[in-house]
Amino acid sequence: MAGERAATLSDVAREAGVSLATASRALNGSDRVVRPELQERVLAAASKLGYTPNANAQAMARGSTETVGLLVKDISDPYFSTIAGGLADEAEKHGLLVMLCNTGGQPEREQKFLAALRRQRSRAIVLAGSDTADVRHTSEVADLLTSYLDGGGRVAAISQPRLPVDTVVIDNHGGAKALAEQLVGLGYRRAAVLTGPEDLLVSAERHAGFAEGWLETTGSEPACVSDEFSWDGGRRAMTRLLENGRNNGAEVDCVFAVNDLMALGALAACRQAGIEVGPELAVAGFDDIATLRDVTPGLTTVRLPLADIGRLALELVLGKPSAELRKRSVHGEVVLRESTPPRS
Amino acid sequence: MAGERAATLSDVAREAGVSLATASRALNGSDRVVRPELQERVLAAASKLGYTPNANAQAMARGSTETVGLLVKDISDPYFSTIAGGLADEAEKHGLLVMLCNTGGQPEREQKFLAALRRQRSRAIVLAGSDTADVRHTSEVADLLTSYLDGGGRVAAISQPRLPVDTVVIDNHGGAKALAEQLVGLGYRRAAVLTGPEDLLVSAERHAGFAEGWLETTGSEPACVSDEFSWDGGRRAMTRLLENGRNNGAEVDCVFAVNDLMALGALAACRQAGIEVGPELAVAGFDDIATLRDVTPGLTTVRLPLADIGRLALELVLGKPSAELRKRSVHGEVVLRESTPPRS
DNA sequence: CTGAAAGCGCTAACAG
DNA sequence: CTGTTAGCGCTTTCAG
Repeated sequence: MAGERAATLSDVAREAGVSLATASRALNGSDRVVRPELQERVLAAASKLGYTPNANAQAMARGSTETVGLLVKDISDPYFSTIAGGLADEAEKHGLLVMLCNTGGQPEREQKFLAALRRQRSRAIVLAGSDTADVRHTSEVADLLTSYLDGGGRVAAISQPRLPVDTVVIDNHGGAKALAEQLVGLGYRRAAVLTGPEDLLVSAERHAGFAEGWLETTGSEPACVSDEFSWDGGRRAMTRLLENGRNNGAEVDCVFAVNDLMALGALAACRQAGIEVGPELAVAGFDDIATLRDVTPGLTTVRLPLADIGRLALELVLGKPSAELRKRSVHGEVVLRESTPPRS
Repeated sequence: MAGERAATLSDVAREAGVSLATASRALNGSDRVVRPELQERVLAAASKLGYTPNANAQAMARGSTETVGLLVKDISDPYFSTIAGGLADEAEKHGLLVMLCNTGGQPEREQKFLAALRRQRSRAIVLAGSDTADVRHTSEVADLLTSYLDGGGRVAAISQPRLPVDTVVIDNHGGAKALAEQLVGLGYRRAAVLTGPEDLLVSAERHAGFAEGWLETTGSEPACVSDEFSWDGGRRAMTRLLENGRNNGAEVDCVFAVNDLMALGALAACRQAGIEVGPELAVAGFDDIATLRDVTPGLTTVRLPLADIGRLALELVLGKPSAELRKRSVHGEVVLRESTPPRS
């Protein structure tokens, strides 16, 4: 019946003819033990009344909640949704609920969410993908986090070494460098990098790693074109690259887009320009997004264990707090596919 | 300082030299108004003390929370993550937090999450993708939902007409039927459908719609192969289909996989079998997953406005409650690409 | 317009 | 083992 006030613990206690405390002890396993007979009576009363504990009241009384917050830039981006999937699975194992915060990359939203999570007294917060080099914003976030930490909250970040919290560090530099070396090994000699905005850390790290690897093995620097960190950005960057090449004759034989989505956009640009990726021009990405593993031509990329990263971040944030900041490194693995055939 | 107890509203009140009630009224806009002078003093005290309201306490006192629950089968699946993205954006506009529940398709988990959401006194719950025909589970879920609704909660589902709640109905049948008609118009005559498990409603509806369209236009029934509702399932189903065709000569010229992922698996199977999709065999999917829009060959599919569906579901669940069940229909749009060229 | 006081539902000492 | 009794932090009548 819609009119009935939900049953409370005291209703259950009354119905079972026991005290409030006993009812509480019987319904949740406290350290105290209740005589089996009473235990049973309480359980029966609870189910008869359709009793559901009120998590908010419990949170108040206990001083702690069962929720963790997850901040991502865009949950519809497979990169983040895969991380979220791993984290959600791990959370479920711990009996925790995940508060999903989609920041859309907007600093204000990010700060708003952080405040909300603090209000909710979330046990922990995991930050994924808001790693900008914007100093002002970074320091405001750091302040918010510090006060959250002081309040007993726990925080971990994924790949944002600038924040003073436990971090799952993704070896963007190393992965991109390894990729460069393998490409050189395949016979490529003139590379270009398609990057995102320069203040985006992931992008900058991957760019730097690739450039370093390329320089060390070939002695030359790869060219570079910047645009958005997205499919469109990749397409535009590649289009510009092709135009430049035509104008000044500085053609490249190999292109590294700093993520798979950009690489896909680059592929589209090539197709439109009538260039056959693979035989005519090599293209590689980064991330190894699952749904993209079967595009044609197969995209060479650096595989990141995204779901594990999500799990790891939660483990880190749930683990025993330690004085010093913890770092957990995760490495990518180069996956060679048809988009970068050995160069004959 | 890590040792300091977080400031409470009474701390603020004392600091500002006003009563608890006044502090409360000043800090949240209640209907009562406070004199500007006091208002200011309270605000100053709050910021001086670094006061953050305790959402759990507010929830208790007010009897309502600022969270909504979202149940999805698998957040790392782009279908669900896109819906989640739209819903999360809409939630942010309403100042609501989203509790993400990843059921993994497991009925027990689903029920556990539902119970948790009820405990949390979530304002509303949106169910996406657990539409199975399992009667026992469905009725248990229906019971849980009913008691949640009785407690004042709101529920909406995406495409699960069996549940007694407001629903965003996806026209799977109509979309698949329209696709069938277009394919016939393109000149195809012998079709096969790659379906998921028969107790999965989306799959069954798309299958039925396609079959109906095909039958009405050609007078013949499409063949059918069932497997998992996944990339692997699509690959396996297609492989089996090709083997059968070879054995009994009943070759098809056109294959409809009930979702894009299966279609992609089918593409892989074709490639492996040395069949060129497009010229030799047409393949179509359903959903129009964004990251897949640029695979080669371009996949013909039925585009679903996934993000809008998420938004719509939240609107529905937040809207004024009405006695009768509301349904909001969403239609797909056939998108023809290279995987189904006009047949000459 | 402001303050006092009564809860919201539950847990956790503290006594029996 | 069980019951009594304070709160947890905030909102909201109900009086001033």
